[in-house]
Amino acid sequence: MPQIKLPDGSEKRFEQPVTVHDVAESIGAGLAKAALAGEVDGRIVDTSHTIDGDTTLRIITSRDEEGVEILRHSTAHLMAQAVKRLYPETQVTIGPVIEDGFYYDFAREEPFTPEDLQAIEQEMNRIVSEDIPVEREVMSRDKAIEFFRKQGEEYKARIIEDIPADEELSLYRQGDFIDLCRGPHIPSTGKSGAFKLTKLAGAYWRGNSDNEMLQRIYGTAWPSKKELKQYLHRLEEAERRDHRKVGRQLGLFQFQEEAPGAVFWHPRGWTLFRSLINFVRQRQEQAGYVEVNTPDVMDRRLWEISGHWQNYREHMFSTKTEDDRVFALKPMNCPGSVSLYKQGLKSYRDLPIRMAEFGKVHRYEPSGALHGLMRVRHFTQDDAHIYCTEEQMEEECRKVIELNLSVYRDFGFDDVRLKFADRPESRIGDDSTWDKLESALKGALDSMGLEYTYNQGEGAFYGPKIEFVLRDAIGRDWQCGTLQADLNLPERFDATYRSADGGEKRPVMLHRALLGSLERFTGILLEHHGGILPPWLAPVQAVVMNITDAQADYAAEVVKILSDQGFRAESDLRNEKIGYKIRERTLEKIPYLLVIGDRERENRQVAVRCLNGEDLGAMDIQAFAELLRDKVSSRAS
RNA sequence: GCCGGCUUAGCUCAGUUGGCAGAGCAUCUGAUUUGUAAUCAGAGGGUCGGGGGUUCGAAUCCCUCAGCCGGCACCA
Repeated sequence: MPQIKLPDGSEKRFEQPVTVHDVAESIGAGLAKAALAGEVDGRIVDTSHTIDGDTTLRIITSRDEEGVEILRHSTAHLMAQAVKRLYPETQVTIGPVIEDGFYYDFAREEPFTPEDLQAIEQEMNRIVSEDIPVEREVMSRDKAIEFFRKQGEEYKARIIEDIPADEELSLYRQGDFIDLCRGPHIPSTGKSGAFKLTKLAGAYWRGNSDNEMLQRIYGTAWPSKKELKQYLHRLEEAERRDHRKVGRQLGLFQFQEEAPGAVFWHPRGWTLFRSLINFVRQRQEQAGYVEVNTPDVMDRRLWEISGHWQNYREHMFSTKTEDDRVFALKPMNCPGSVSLYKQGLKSYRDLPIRMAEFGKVHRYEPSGALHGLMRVRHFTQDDAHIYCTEEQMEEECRKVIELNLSVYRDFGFDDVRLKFADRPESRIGDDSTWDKLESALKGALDSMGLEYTYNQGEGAFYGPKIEFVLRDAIGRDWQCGTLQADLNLPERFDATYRSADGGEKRPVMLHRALLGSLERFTGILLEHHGGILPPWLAPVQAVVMNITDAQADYAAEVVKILSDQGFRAESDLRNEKIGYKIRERTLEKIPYLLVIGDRERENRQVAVRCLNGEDLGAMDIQAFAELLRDKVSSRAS
């Protein structure tokens, strides 16, 4: 006789085996209606699951995280059923839950159209109103393969063939539709929440670009209409922040057909870009780096030594000159850096050498990968290579991590996650070398008490790496910095140093990037701030605007005074009403608007209006300069 | 690179079954000299992404190339 313990500590005893649904009903009709699944002894099961022994049970509803997942998974099935009803020749494949929703991949000759999506959504609603029960069945593997083959579901059969032969499979049936699935699922289609099909895309069968392409339909699903609406609102918010849109509104940069994946920087955008470089440069100098610069175009020979020619030939821009030499635009800065290191003999006394370079690299990225500033073919890395002894390696790693984290904080990214990527399957170098490199990176992290997650097998082919992932204001993650330990390139380029005993030794090479691609980081900053850059980064910090022509000379003088103190100020002397100027400059996200009328001119003051509309009133020019200086030096928003 | 969609004035976008290319903002000219998110009036502005085809006639239908957008794959 089952004795069932509930989360609140109470226990219920039943005279015969009961289902999760029965237990929920015994607690209350409302709960029974809301129940989507149950957790029995830590395992999530359907509400139809029968309990015949003593257990603990938690009823899962859409208010539980697991409940929402089940809802989304069941919505994927709902969609597949609708698709099969409308387009019976379609084959189903897989339909997993993803963040905020789900997708389902279909195989079908004819492409789905956006109009089809509407029809599918309608059919889904119809199935919901039919309130079809969702039933679980168990089948042997071989029987299941036969079952799906007979239905013409070749893909499903192939998926099942990969499952061990002795395993029993669960199938879920809802009316005319049946799908292989681990489950659990909602008890009936009527219990679906609010959903919407969002986009149509191609996706390779089994995620491999050698395979045929399937059609993927994405959707989102939520317990209530209200939550669905909130989600759609969140998408709109992200769209508002889109750096491509913001960049156009603020006049920062442009793209052009003739140079796909290349940025045309406008004066204001380039000012921002320079601010980033200058800030990183200053912080690096303080941290003991030297800065260098190496050629953009170098002979193919150098890329053969580094191994890039063999590995990335088709992603490199190259050119043949009149005299039949083949040159390549640099896709990486390291070969140039090692070349500098190799100039002259190095002693152990010279190490560590921290060599930074704001190098512009060129990579022929696949056309489909290009995306605004986030993925371009020509970008500037705030790159550095640190040459040190094996003994110095761990300490140098610590210093890099410290510098990176502190710079991220200065840019307003306090939530930084670290990932440790260890040796990949295909790699060069022996295991003892990898042991050394991995333990140095890990040792640095551990000794600093930092938490990190593992990215197993995701290291570069020549060495393990630490990745710095920044979380932005609306919760998205961006991988920016990296730190890689490398003994391969020094070997390939035969870089050496004289050790204390006079012998010749191999230096360790640490590759590190701080913000990564400065183009991309500009995009991230714009989206993080929604275009409202803090005064220290704003390309124009203040615009001085006159009420009438009578104050034009004074306005120009104010701009001069501020510029002389290193501020980025402009004037707006157009013959327009003050409200019009304020509106325009506000849309350009200028942090401070300085309004000048006769009163201000006579008192040698400025009337200060903040971007958020706050009026700070009239103040002396110097008082405003101090205010702005404080904001800039504290990097306040 | 692959799948799907899109490309009309500087920007945002209308444009019916194939039948004279439009609006708002911006620009220019004039008036207005204005106090915290759009002053008024007038004018100019287009190879409808490029090329090819169907048709009496193409922004509209077909083919092709490019770019962009959403995914997939890729990201040293």
